Amino acid sequence: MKMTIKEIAKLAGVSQATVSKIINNYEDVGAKTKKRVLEIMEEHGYRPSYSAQSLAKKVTKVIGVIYAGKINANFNHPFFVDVVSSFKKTMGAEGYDLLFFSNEKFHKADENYLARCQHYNVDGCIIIGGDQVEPSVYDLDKSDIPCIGVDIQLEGKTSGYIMTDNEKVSSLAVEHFYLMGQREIGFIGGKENSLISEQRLEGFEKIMKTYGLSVNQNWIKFGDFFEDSGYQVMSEMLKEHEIPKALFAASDLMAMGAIKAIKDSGNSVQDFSIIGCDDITASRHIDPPLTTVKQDKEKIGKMAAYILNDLINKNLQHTAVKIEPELIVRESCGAAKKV
Amino acid sequence: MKMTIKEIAKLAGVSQATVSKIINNYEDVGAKTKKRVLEIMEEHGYRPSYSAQSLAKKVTKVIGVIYAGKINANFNHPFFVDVVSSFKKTMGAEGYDLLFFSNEKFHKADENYLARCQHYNVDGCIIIGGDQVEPSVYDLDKSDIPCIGVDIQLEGKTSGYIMTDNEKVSSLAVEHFYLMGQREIGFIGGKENSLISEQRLEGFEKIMKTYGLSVNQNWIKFGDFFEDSGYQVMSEMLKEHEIPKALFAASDLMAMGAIKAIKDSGNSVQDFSIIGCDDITASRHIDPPLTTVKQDKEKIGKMAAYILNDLINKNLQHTAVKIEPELIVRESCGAAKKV
DNA sequence: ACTTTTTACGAAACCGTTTTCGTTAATTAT
DNA sequence: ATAATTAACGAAAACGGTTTCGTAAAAAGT
Repeated sequence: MKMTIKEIAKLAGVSQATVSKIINNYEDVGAKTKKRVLEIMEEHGYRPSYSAQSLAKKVTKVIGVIYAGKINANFNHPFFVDVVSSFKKTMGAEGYDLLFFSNEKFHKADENYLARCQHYNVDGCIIIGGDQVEPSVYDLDKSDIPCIGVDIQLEGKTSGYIMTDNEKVSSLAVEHFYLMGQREIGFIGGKENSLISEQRLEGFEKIMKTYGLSVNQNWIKFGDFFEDSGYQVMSEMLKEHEIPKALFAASDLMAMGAIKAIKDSGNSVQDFSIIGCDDITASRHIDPPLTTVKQDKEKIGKMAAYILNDLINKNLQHTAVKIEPELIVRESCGAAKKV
Repeated sequence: MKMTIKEIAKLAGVSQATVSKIINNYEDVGAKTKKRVLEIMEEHGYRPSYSAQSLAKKVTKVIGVIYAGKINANFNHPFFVDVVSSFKKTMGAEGYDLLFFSNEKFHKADENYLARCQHYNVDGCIIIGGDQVEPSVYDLDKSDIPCIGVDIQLEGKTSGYIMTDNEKVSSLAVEHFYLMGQREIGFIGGKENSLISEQRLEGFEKIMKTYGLSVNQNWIKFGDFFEDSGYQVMSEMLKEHEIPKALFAASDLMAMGAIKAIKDSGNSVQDFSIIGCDDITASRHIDPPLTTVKQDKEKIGKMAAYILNDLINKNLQHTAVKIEPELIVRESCGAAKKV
């Protein structure tokens, strides 16, 4: 049933070479021969074997997708889902399919990403950052396989990375608080050791200083970007003596958790100002609609694809790009409104 | 830099065959030789080429992932994201990686899924159903490649499918309405030609009859499972003479859209009873928290993986399994509450 | 000490393509 | 009519592995 190039060749009365040339659009094959062979291929539903092709050529037209770190273990964080969706669309248009590496440890304990990429001989890969990034990711970075990092700083010669301007993210949030009259501002970060969390914290402290606001260390807490952690952290804060009236959470999910904690504690969410980050679709629908600092997920995915493409085609050396965030004002800064 | 088996063999002073046997855990190789070769492999970071391996063996350890139809074009519908996430986890534990086919048309217009699967020689594939499923999907179904369908009815000898019991879904919703005193019940389906939408409508009409309720055809509308369509459809309904007081939407996203439409129209959402379907994470956080019929996404993904595995290992013939839905009561049936 | 069995290994064919380079036949130039 | 060019095709060596089968040496049996 499964035809090989050899059989097609025999059927058509030509050599393998000729069939192969037809497949690959070589010039030196006659029009009638080409037509005849194509018909035979069509008739038998022949498709060249990918394995054989990528063994012979050195190109696979496959991009490896790596979710590094714990956050992404399930690759279902809304932010990254949208980024990868956009990435996939753009790469798809270039003829690439995406290979998602399962991060379950199986087989050998020493299995690492570089090995997997070499094994599959992917043309390039995208690495989605997170907290607790496995060190083996950096072996990949150092290799000659083109890599594009999202929210992770890659430094290899054939790598690049892209992320939102995270200091700006915090600036936008704090600025808004300030203009709304808030002065007692807290911060909920993601995992303490994650890059973007650090950058946002740094930006936070910097902008607070700029506005002459003092940062209360008791109001700086860390979650893990997911909702439960926001709930967790906020619940604790609510038990303290001093409670911040305004809160910037490093993800919408955590902001949502915090809001829930406020409600559950019997407080009125109206008395608080909350700003989230990401602008996931849900944030528009929650109660109250969440004011948030939007990351342009669509653009990040698309740019990641463009850069990776250039990296693969050697049109580009190591590049880092930052994407502008944008403040989306909704209704979760109610306390300020009342002022 | 990139080592081949031949070079390893030379370095170790053995034949290729021996090295290959070591890689594949053959019995007939001496202990010291094995040790020596393994060390050399380790030292040079050697990894067998995937292409060469899967050309020689006939197995790829890769599963194709196909998002059929329009709904999933961006593979970012929260329901399917969670299903696939769970699927990935389970398959990953079995040593499979996932290949996501880009659904952008590129290259040849006649490119179809079967061709892609044959091309990559995947061990099996998962097909995520939707509306407007491309006919080429059924060629794949008919082939001898093991397929598991989610929300799509596959009939091939080496296929199976899994979905929530959709008639039960509607029953749960209508039952709840009934118990809450609602009698004027409307239905918002997904795309009219999608399987699950049809099944839910069928279940809806059946259960309405059971309860002796008449279904008003003006209250049966169709969207596309996404939020905007829910908004759209609800807005129109609100302009009509008769307006249903209770509404079952075939997806949480559409329910959210409908709620927004109600609010925007100046009506009080308290005057309506809304039930959604899926139980995506956002539904817990919206205003009001959405009562919904939950699909067990985790279980569906896991079962899909199990079935596919059995299909691949020929431990199973064609199978269809239905998963029980569950009603999650929250606060979006407020009108009933007031009764 | 001699046969039989077992152990450890290698030669070589094969998996299904691509690609280089050479060759012949047809075409064009002179 | 002859030489030079071009067009169309094929032989065969790669690509990097796996696997069958044969064989020499070592171990075991007698």
